[in-house]
Amino acid sequence: MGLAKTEIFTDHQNQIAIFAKAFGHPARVAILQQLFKMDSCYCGSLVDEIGLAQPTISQHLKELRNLGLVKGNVEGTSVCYCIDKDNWTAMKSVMEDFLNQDLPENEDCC
Amino acid sequence: MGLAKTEIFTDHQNQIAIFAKAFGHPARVAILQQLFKMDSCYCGSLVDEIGLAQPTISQHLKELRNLGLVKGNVEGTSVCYCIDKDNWTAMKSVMEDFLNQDLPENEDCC
DNA sequence: TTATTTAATTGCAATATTACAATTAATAAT
DNA sequence: ATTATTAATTGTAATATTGCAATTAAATAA
Repeated sequence: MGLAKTEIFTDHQNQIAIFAKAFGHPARVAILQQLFKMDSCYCGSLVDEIGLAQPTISQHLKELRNLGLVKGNVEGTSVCYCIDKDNWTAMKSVMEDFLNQDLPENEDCC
Repeated sequence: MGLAKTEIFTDHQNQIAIFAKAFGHPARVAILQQLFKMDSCYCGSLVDEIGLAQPTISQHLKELRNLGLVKGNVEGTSVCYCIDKDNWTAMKSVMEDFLNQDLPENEDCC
């Protein structure tokens, strides 16, 4: 049905899925990488850098903003975007705990 | 269009997005968590543990198998699933590099 | 052989996501 | 006030994802 049954999962499981989904599109990966390495983080330069139309970039930025991973500051007619460091660090901790689960010691069934 | 323009991104960016998408649904998160903590990793117990229909679990398992994160071993009429440790470790390295990008030192624009 | 058990596959309906043209909003410049 | 610039929003088309009933496949048990 295209509709995830989130109610049968724990908040923690849903949390991981929501963050992961943010990275589940290469445009958002590219936006974040650009923000990480950048001094100029204007929305317009992201549009130039990545080859997608302005409304598309704007839409991806909105998702990242809604998650709190990115924040934007209006400067005249431009908007300067950057990583929200505190929220990024918090998200990273959740994701790394998931990635770093201990691999079972016992014999594989496979 | 529902169609990601993967061709305009680097292989690395697409790689991150593909892995992240695997974790972008709570059912797959739950499956993986279960496999991590488990001794019995039969498909049927995943169906019991998680409250989704058998074909739905089977479909999620297929995606994880296609990515190489999980492998299954036929044992009679059952199939025993487990984490593919080598591939998990490789994936983890890619994802952690992404998560651990250095936060810019310079002033935020925000 | 004929059940029985377990899991994969098929087919389909419903919802979500992606992308962009067109438009709007908001500020700055003339 | 008019124009230019930049980015958000709206509307829409196309594709993807999710979920499950029904079926099929494959192995075992009787």
